[in-house]
Amino acid sequence: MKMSAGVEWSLHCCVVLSAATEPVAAHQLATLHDVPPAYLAKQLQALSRAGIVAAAQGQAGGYRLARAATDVTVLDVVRAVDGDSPAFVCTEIRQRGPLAAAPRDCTRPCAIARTMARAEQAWREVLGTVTLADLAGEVSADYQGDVLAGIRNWLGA
Amino acid sequence: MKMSAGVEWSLHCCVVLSAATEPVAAHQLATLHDVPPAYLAKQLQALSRAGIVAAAQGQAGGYRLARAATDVTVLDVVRAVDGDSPAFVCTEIRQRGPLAAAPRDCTRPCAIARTMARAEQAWREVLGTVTLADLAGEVSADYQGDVLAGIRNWLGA
DNA sequence: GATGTCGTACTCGGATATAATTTGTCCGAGTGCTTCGGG
DNA sequence: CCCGAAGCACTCGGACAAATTATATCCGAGTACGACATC
Repeated sequence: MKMSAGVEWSLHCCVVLSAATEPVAAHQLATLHDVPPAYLAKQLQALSRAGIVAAAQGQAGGYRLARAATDVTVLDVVRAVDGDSPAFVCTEIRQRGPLAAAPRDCTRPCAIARTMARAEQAWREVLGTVTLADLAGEVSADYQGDVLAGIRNWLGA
Repeated sequence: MKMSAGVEWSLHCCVVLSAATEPVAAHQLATLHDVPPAYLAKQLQALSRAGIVAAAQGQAGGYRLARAATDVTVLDVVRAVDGDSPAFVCTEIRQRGPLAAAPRDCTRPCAIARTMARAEQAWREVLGTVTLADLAGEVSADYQGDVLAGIRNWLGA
């Protein structure tokens, strides 16, 4: 039950991209966050495939948000990077062993799977209500100076 | 973001134990569920360490619930088997790189970590409100015959 | 016949290999800017 | 001076290793029951 570390990196990158005005190259994001450039590139590719960020090639290319920061939720990023398969996978134990239940009696998921699904649903609902814009707003409120302006300035240099 | 398969086995075993009247040996639980006996033993040991089940050695020994089925939540079992460390671990990226935040400005978790913590809290609250007794009740309601009685009968034989 | 003792078979517990997933890295394909030559 | 094309440097994208974690297994320590010899 461990989430990929790339999720954290991706979310930070998305916040940075929401503040940027021009495309940002992957190696810039890696330097800014002090993480392995090649591995971060892998995560960004996943974000690109999911349609969260758009990639521009060539000189002065890089990544930018494909949608408005208010239209991308944290859940979108998590699913893109970490995969959208549920954490708990029911292997239908009830249909195995000497007291196996008949398949026709198993139209609904078992009680355990239902409980897990409810829990994951609650988890997703929280993440689905937080957008990148919300995160950026919280980051701005957390510190004294204008952090986002500082990032924009650093990206330009 | 994948939960250990042992969690599912452990929960099924706990439901069985809540229906049993005498200690149940690990190999019986493994046979009943058709899972590798040695690996299931590992999970049961974790449950024992967590104080969820009590082990009795010697002939006619085995495992039984250490507490009442109404006093053990699904969250307890998940934490015992899968570990109680949170899925998302903040590596404090904000304190790294050229624009690192000063440690004295980082008294609170960052916005991303806060969001993830809220989501995991919601997840835990759902699992914390479901007890083994609730699961057993749902299982009984799901099927026609008295499944728990059938399990008791099979365990006795 | 009652009782103490020994043996045995069964139990759990932790230390130990194997497989899968995550993490980390590299090089090739593609594209836009720059520069150089010609008109 | 303006225009065109070629070169080039920079970008992303997918294919390829290493480390960590989950999975699976084995054997040893401990205990309750049962049998047996003795009193």
